Amino acid sequence: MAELRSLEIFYWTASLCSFRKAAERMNTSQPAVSQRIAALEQEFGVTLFERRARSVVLTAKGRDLLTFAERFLRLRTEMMQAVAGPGSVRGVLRLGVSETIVHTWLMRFIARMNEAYPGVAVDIAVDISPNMRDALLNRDLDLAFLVGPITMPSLVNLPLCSVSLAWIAAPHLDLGPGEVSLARLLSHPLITYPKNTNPYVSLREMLAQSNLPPPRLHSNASLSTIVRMAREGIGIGVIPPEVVRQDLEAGSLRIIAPAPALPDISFTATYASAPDCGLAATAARLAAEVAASPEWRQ
Amino acid sequence: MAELRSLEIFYWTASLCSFRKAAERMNTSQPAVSQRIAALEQEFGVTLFERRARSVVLTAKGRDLLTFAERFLRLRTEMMQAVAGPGSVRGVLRLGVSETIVHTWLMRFIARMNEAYPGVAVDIAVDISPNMRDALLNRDLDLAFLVGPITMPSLVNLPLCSVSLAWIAAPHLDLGPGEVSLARLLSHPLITYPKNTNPYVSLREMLAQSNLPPPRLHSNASLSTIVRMAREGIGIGVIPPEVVRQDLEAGSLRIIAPAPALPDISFTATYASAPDCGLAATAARLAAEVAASPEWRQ
DNA sequence: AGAGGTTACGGGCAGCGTAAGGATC
DNA sequence: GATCCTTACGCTGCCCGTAACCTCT
Repeated sequence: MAELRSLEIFYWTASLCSFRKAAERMNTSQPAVSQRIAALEQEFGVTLFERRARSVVLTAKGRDLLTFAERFLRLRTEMMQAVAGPGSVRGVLRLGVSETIVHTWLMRFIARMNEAYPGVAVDIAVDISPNMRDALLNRDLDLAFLVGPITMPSLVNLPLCSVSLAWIAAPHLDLGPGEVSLARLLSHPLITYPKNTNPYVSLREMLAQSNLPPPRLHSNASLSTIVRMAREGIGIGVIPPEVVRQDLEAGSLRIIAPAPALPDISFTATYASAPDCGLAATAARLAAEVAASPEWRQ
Repeated sequence: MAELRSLEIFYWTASLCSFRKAAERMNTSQPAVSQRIAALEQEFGVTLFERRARSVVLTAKGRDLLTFAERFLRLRTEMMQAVAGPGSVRGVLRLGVSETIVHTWLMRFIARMNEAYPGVAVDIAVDISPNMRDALLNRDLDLAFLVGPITMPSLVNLPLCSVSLAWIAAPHLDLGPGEVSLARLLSHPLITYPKNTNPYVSLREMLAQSNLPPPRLHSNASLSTIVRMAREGIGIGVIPPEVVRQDLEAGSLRIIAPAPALPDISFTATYASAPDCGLAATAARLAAEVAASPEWRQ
């Protein structure tokens, strides 16, 4: 009588306004969703959805039930966190990560996650923050480590860490003596994050305000490639020094300083405040802990 | 993952401290209970019960889960009342009833119940109030209409109705002219409710205070029999006139008045405030409505 | 020996997936 | 015709009940 799984399927059907999408989300077939919704409707003796041509919409009774379904799912999440041992948490966490995080403390996070929650599989998708924002809203991601916060009522943001941007170049790159002016930096190509990203826009604005001739500005979706290009002297990388810590130590890259300052970039762990966000919230707290630890900065 | 039925079985197992009793309560076999508890323990990765020789007791984690199980069941109850149409409410209501109620408005209540909740079967047990109090506490009854209220934290009382007690006799019974004194009443046997009941005790006290010789006091568990005995002139019934309304109208019985006053008896609908008390609460409200209607008093 | 919980085993049925059907744009 | 939900159908697997077993008093 009113199984929890039926309510969960109902919740996703109502949220996505589609039996098909709910089926995908729940990893089942669309007729199975039809059947469970029909069973709920029969059990309560009410119609939950108006079946319209291109989508389904909740009836009044359906909206009533939705609030209860959400309460049930939240209660289940709370129960799991309260009584289940961490080892018995199972599931998949679809995690979106900024590449900057990949190159700093992601591995530490994954290691901590694996030891604390061995039953959880983490699906990692590396992307730029704006795409991940959309993916979070579409529920294609459970959690993202991105440039934030994203101020929206449906999203929860936990501060993670802040990194600086610096001008990074190969040791042999010729920049002349003394303080390095912006004009002199621009004698080399600049290499940074893709368009639409926070660092790219920051850099672009700084350059625009300088009234200097348009620079050669390469954007690259692969941070590794940016690093490699800088190492080979193709240009100056505009990236956080934290991601090239080893290169700096080994002397294969150097920070150009003193030089014009660039703004910091702050990261957040961001997830949808959905009724089933238990794993995401837990992982976000763990990430905040890892990111706050100074170890990964050396 | 954490089915509602499992939580319900867990709830009863914890409440009754016994797998066996929980199985009886849930209308299933004892191994089925074992299996579901074992499944819960495996799912959460914790031990819920300490299996002791003669009974089982909750562990700390088990107590944690119990609060969640109760919240789940209450939420389900609330959901059913909010979204389910009355016609789709199914189940059995184990109802205990004072015989006085049987002879006044119980039939109206049953009729209203059947039309409002055709899917509900009502199991009626007629008994005296003290027994029903115990049955409520043992969870052998879901709801009782009894002489109340019973002030206990685990019980909910709704006021139903109040009836008077009167001296009822056959028309031809000789009591002499004018006002009827207690002494003259006692020239006949008195017939009333069984020992341990409120009317019996009230009557006994009144007689004790009068310093009159001990009366012939017949107690009878069957109100119908009391009525019949009064009608046949065997004695004077000390019962509410409401239960013999038709006899009074037909003239086959009469109220002896003026005569010493007896205290009123008030009834309540009483049920355990358990997580699954939805049907009991609903029925109690319906009963209060029926009892408040003046129709059954004529 | 008896009460109460666990383990073993066989059968029934709920629920799933595949596939075909129907409605609406 | 494309999309989306419904219906039909065969199958798997869960869950239940019976029965035998174990343990503690």
